[in-house]
Amino acid sequence: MSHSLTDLPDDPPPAADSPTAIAQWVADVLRERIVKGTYAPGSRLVERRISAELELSRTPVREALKLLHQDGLIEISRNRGAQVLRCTAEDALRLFDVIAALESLAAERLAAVITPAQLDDLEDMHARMLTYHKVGSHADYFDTNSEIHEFIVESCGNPIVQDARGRLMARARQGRFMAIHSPERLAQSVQEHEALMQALRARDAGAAALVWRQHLLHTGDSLAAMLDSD
Amino acid sequence: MSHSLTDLPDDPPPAADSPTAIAQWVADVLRERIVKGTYAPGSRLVERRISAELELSRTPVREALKLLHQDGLIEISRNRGAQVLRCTAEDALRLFDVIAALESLAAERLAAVITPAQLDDLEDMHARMLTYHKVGSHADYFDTNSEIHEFIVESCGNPIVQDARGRLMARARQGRFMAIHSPERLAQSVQEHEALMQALRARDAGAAALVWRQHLLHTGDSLAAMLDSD
DNA sequence: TCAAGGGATATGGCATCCCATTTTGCCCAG
DNA sequence: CTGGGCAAAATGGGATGCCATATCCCTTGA
Repeated sequence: MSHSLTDLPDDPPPAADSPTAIAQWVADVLRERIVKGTYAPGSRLVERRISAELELSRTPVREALKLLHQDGLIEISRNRGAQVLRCTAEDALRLFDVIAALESLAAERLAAVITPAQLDDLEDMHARMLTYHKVGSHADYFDTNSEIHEFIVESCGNPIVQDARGRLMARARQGRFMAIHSPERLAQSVQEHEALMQALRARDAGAAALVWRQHLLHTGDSLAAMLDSD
Repeated sequence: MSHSLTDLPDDPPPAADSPTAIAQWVADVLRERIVKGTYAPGSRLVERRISAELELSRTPVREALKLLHQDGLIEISRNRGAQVLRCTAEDALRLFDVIAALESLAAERLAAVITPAQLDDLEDMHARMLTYHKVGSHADYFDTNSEIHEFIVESCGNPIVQDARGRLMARARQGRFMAIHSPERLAQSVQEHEALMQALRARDAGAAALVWRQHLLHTGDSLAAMLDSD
């Protein structure tokens, strides 16, 4: 087992102030561990073991596992426990084919309704991202990058897009942090972000949709290539 | 209460041959009732009541309610039970904005890889649909229509599209069967189906994507108008 | 008559027990 | 040494009990 009882829940048990909060919290803990690789793909998540470690009963753990299953992160088989699914290169391509469609829709809709304030926020994030890129501060670059993507999906006016995209991204994040691409891909990515900003400034919904879809398809290709090279 | 113990589960309890089958079955029963309107929007689904009626314990019912919640069909609040959410016109627009993006993607991908056999299947369904339309057999028309949409999403080569689309459609179906549109809309819809067939015959992915997206956006508009007129 | 307070009831969340099935490991026969 | 079979342990699923809290109704006082 890869973690002792000492690195326990990090957070204290989150006092059940809201309904189903415990199961949600358990799901978050497990999701984090899956994403960070603490639970390797293929490893088995046993209800009784987790409930003992987190010092609660099996019921919320069961619910959490069900949640993770619906998110596509694990497979649950009877008497064999939950197993972390591996995200293959092919999975990444399929995932980003859909994510591209969703985020493209978000960009398209946002371009049509974007407010000056929202544009300012985006300009700010965009500028920060460019700086981090120049400086070579990868972690900050990726954070800001994610921030921009999240912002677009949040601001597009359709929460359903955000919800669907969130679930898909959880699966994609599994394993690597979608980190470090090649310098060329990085440069291309920055360029695509710049193109989106131009489309948004011009309120050109069609262009925004096109640019952003290509950006995400490229991201998918890049991630798939990375997963393949393992 | 709108149903007695005599119109029980319709199906016999589904023998737990596969794992989690019971919860899944309960979810199916409840979903059907929500879609058919047996449970009106706003009505409360009480764990204990349902478990008593279906003659099983609260556990699978509870899981089923969680599933329905993740599908966006119900809201669960502590001590207030699960309540069926109402699908408003605005919801329909948002839903179909996303569904349009997904099915458009499916059509685009399918056009690129469609086999002669698949095209034959589609031609067959399409012809049947046209016949039903001419004859005015609405139920058959809608069935075949759904069949075509399902087929496209299934055959596009990306199961993630199918999954995401399925969840969204469950919410859209809530209430009316998405039934009866105006004659003009019906004619337009048929025309759009015909346009898709042409694009698929030509293996023109771009045209297929465009046509199909418009078709679904129109469907969303139509449904929203219907919901609004209530 | 109406409003406010209190208690009974309803309800979902968590813990725990039991069961069916699968997995695992061991022992013995060949 | 190997393979098969059997028993014990492991494991998830379902059932049930208890608890905290929200809801609802009835009572009571102004």
